[in-house]
Amino acid sequence: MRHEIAKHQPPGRSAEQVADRLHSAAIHLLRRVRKQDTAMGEGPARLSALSVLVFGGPMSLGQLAAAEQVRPPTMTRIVTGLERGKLGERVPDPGDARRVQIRATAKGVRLMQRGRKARIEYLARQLEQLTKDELSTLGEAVEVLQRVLQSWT
Amino acid sequence: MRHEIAKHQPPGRSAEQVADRLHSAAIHLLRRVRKQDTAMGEGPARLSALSVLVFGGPMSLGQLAAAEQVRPPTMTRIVTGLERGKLGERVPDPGDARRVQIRATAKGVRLMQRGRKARIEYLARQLEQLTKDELSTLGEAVEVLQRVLQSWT
DNA sequence: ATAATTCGTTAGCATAGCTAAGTAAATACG
DNA sequence: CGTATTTACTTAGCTATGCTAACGAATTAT
Repeated sequence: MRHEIAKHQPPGRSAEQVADRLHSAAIHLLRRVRKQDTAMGEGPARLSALSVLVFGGPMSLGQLAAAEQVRPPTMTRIVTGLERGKLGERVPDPGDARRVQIRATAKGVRLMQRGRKARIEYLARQLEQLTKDELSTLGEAVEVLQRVLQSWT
Repeated sequence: MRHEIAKHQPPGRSAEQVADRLHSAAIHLLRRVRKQDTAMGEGPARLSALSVLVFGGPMSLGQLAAAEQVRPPTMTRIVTGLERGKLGERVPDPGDARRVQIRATAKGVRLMQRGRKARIEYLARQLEQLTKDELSTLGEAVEVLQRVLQSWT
């Protein structure tokens, strides 16, 4: 990760500097949060997919892959893992026999909520060190980020 | 990742909401940036470690593992990968034969800079869609994040 | 009816994370 | 001084995630 590079300029506000630091911060943030994830017995990819299913409702494997920005074979394995843990299940699509609908089981919903709770609380505990203003800044920034991620190609 | 949950409340500014969205955004951000990484023939773990070496100077394998928040066996393999690609090298520690100093090669430095450039420019290109204010918000937020990550346990 | 496309899976590869167990060197202690 | 402990890294082996290529089955288009 690291940074440096340009100590000239006031703070670092060019798109490149922000990009660099954002990248670094994202990697380190996730490395830490991942420990919470794996402490629950499921990896981040499964929890993320499960989360999509729980909040977005059942969908085809392909849609889920697209939502998670991974290739279909990768999602096939993630779903297989979810099934093995009884967290999700494949159900045949009535209208199109090529498709497979994926949905979260009740157990999956519970685990996701618990996992989310652990993960989020862990992160939130760290964020509570911040002042109201800092948190507010972070909140706005995340919204900005979400928009960028949505419009992304 | 998803969100929802609390549509009550103004935007989402509680520590928990920010934490949740931040987590989601970080995952999706990195999934995209990773494509740039792998387009260079090296995975993100190697590039990240290489970056630490380039900007932080040579250090022992253990220190590198600590800096990257991974276990020593994991770092052993990352370093082995770097050596295979002639991007880094192990040199014996003069004072303590148990230790191994790791350093970036000239090729490693060049690749890291090029990779960083690609990665950052890719991200920066997306951020350039933003208004000056939004970018500024993001910049401040990243600084806040960096502080949180530093003081993290 | 046949051809082309779409959807998911299988097979096979690479990266990256972990724990447990082993080796070698340095340090502590009696 | 010699043994015992601790420290640093490696090896072995497992799991999880990512990919592309190639395939089978179902749907859609010609």
